[in-house]
Amino acid sequence: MIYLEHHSTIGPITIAASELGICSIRFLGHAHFDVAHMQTWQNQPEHSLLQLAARQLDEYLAGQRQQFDLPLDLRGTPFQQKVWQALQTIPYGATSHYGALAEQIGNPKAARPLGAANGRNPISIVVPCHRVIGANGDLVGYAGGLERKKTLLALEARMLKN
Amino acid sequence: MIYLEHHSTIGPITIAASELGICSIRFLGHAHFDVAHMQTWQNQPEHSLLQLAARQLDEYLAGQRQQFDLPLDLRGTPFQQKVWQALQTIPYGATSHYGALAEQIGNPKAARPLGAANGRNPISIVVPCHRVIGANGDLVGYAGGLERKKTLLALEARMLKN
DNA sequence: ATATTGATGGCCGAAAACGGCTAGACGCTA
DNA sequence: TAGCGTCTAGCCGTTTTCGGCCATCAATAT
Repeated sequence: MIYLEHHSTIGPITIAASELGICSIRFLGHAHFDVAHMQTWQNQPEHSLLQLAARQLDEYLAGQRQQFDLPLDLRGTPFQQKVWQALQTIPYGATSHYGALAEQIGNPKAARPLGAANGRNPISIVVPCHRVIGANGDLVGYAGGLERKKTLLALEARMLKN
Repeated sequence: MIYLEHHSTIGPITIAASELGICSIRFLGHAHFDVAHMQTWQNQPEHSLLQLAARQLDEYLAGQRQQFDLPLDLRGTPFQQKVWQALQTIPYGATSHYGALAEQIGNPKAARPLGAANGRNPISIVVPCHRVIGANGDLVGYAGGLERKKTLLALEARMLKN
């Protein structure tokens, strides 16, 4: 596992990858992430895939990119896999809510577990867990901090309008 | 679910059954058994199967019976089912230990979970969980109280000797 | 040397606890 | 009435906790 630290406009981001693709994109102080795990990782700021990811993130944050083109290596339980797949079907600038997604993946009553899986999404932004909000419109939660969730949604809304 | 209270030589015993067979044989104050569950049961002291079970228990306690002939309705997880089946292969007067049984059912490293399943055995005496002791010879535990476990093992040993 | 004790770490099913939820019921305000 | 908080009760994957264990090692006691 290799990684790099990237200083973005919304703060430091750690990007990590395996041979198969990007495994992790997380903010500083990201919830559910134990920094100790990084002990075994290797810092490779020159690695091309990592740099590519960083570049695409910058473009996204600048409003100049609406979808990503990166190999992903998503690791999780079968349920989590389903959830993360479903997340990737929400279009740029759109939102969905927990119950709706739960229904979409065939577990209509699992809105709450889905929230949990959402929180464990290892690849922020690229897998757009920020596009899921409460049934009543509340932002509810974000592993990278609600403030960032709000920022991302505002960015996408603003870009769509133009 | 029907039941009866039986006063045996080793204290009060509750015997319960479904249409399929005996479901439960437990002592007073039996561990892992919430008396509240009995609220929905019906007391039928005249029921023939329950009386038959009580009679066989008395014979066993008098040293005049070495195996039981009763329909059983064992309810539990797949793992527990396996364990309870295995218990019934331990002969009268013999003992085994947790690790050995675990190996016997194909989960060699599950000695501890097996102990737990053992403790949840719903049909005391008939399903002879009392014949399982620690690898070092300690009695370790018994949902009906260690004292009774000792009594039962002593009884069986005594009868075998004659 | 040979038994006992006690502490330790690893084992793995079951049961309990924990949420990035939600619909419904209620009381409240404008 | 519509709208907006609060509260409640269900929901169900995941995570955590918990043992009726056991082999090992070290420290004592025969």
